[in-house]
Amino acid sequence: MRLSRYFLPVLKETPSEAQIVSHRLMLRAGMIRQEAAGIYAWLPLGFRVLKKIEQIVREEQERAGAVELLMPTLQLADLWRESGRYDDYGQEMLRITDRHEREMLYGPTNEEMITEIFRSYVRSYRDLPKNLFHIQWKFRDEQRPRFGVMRGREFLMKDAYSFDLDEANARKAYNRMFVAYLNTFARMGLKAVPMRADTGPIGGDLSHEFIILADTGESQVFCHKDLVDMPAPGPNVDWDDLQAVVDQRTALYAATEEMHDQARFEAEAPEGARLSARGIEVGHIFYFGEKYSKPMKAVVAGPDGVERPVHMGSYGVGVSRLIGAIIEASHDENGIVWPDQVAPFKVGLINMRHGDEAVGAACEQAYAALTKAGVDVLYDDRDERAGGKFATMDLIGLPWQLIIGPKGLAEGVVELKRRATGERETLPLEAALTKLTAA
RNA sequence: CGGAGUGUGGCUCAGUCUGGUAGAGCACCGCGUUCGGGACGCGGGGGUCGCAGGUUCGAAUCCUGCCACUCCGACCA
Repeated sequence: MRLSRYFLPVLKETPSEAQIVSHRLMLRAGMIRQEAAGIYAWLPLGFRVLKKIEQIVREEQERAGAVELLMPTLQLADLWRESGRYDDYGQEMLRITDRHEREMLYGPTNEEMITEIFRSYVRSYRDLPKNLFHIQWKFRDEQRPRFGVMRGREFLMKDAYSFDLDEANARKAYNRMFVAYLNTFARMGLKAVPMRADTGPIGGDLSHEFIILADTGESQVFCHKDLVDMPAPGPNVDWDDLQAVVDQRTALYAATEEMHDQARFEAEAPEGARLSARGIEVGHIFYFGEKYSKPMKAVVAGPDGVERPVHMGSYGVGVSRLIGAIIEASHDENGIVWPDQVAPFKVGLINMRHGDEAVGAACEQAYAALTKAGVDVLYDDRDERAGGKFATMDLIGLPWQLIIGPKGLAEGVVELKRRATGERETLPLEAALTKLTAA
C-alpha cells in the first residue's frame, strides 16, 4: 500500500479526551475515530489490526473443535423472556421497537439465541459434543464507557457455546477452550494469565478470566509469579484429554480482586513469588450447566432414551478490547510497538527523498519485490521531510522499517530498522529484501 | 447511577471573572528556499464560539433550560 493513496489520518497532538496510553495512541495513529461515547469507527489501519486479531482467534477456536456461524445483532425480546433475562438485564441492554411495535434488543450476548438454535435441531446425545462460536458486534449500554475501545459500548466479541451431555463432558469442552485461549493470546504476543473467577449461582471451579498484566489495567490481580512466563501449550496437545495441562496452570494461585483471598495467597505462594499487579481482562470462560437449557428446554435423549437438558458453557474473547490491551502491553515513548503477528503491515518503506530518481527507483523495486513476495508493506512515498516520516512510522509501530535514501544509495546500501528494539543495520537492498521476506 | 468538569476553525488551547462584534500555534492551500529523525519565509482559505430561550443599544462573555463529551467512584468482553 502506498501511503499517498492510503487513509491514515495521524495526529501530531494528543486529543484531550484520551487518558490512557492505548486510547491516545489509537487516536494518534489514525486507527479509530470516536463517533459517540463508547462507539468508534474503525479507520483502515485499526481495521487491519482488528481483522488480524479476529483471524487468530478464529483459527485457534477451530483448532479446538469449535464451529463458526454468525448470529444477528438484533434479537427478539420474547427469546430473552424465555430465560428470564429480559427483565434481569437492566439498563445495559439496548431495547428497540420496530415499526410493528415488536420489542427487540441489540444483543449484549447470545446464550438465548444459540440455545434456541441448538434445541431446534439437536435431539440425541450422539450429536454431542458441539461447540458453536461467532465473532459479532455486541452492544452493552455501559453507564460509563471509557478507556477507548477497552470499554466501549459497541464492541467486537468472539463468543463460543458448548453443549454436552453431562458435566464431565462439559469439563472437557471447558478445558479445550482453556487451552485454546492460552494459545490464542500467546500468538498475539501477550502473556495472559488464567485466574479464578466468580462462577455466580452455579458454583464450582469452572470459571476463569484471562488477564493481561499491564500497569494501566482496570483491576488489581494477584498471582504466583511463575504463571506469567509459563509458555502456552501450543497446538500439539491431546485435545481429548487436557486435564493435566489445565491443572498445571490452575494449581498455582491466581485471582482477581473480587476473588482474592490474601491468607490463601500467602499460604500458597512463597513471598518472593507473589505478584500483585494491574490487569486487563481479555477473555472469560465458564461452565453454567443447565442454566439456559432447562428453562429453554434444550434437551437431548441420552443412551437410556431419557431426555435431559444439555450442559452448557460459554467462552468470550473481547476482540476489539484486545487491540487496546496489546498496545497497553507493547508501546514506547514514540508510539505503538506491534507484535509481528498482529501488525497492520509488516514493513514500512520510507522514501527519504521524494523526487530523487535513483531513490524513487530503488523504492519502487523494493515495493514491487516485497509485494510480490506477499509481504504487507506500507510505502511512504509522500513528499514530506524525513523527520515526519520517521515519526509516523514509529507511531504506527510496524515491525520493520526499510529506509532508502540518497546517502545510503551512494554507498550501495539501505537501512533496516527493527521497531521493537531500535536495532539498525545497513546492507545492500537485495540483502534487505531477502531478510524481510524470510522474517 | 452518585460526584466533579469541559464544550471557541481539523487538532491543542487563549479570550469568559470585568459584555463592545473572535485570536495563537499546529494542520490545510499557493509560491519560493530547503531536505537522513516532526524545516523556514511570504501570501491565503476556514469558526452563526454545543443548542434553545432570556437580559441588554450590544452576548463567546451575564441568566435559565437542554444536549453532548470527559474524569473520579459503584458495575462489565
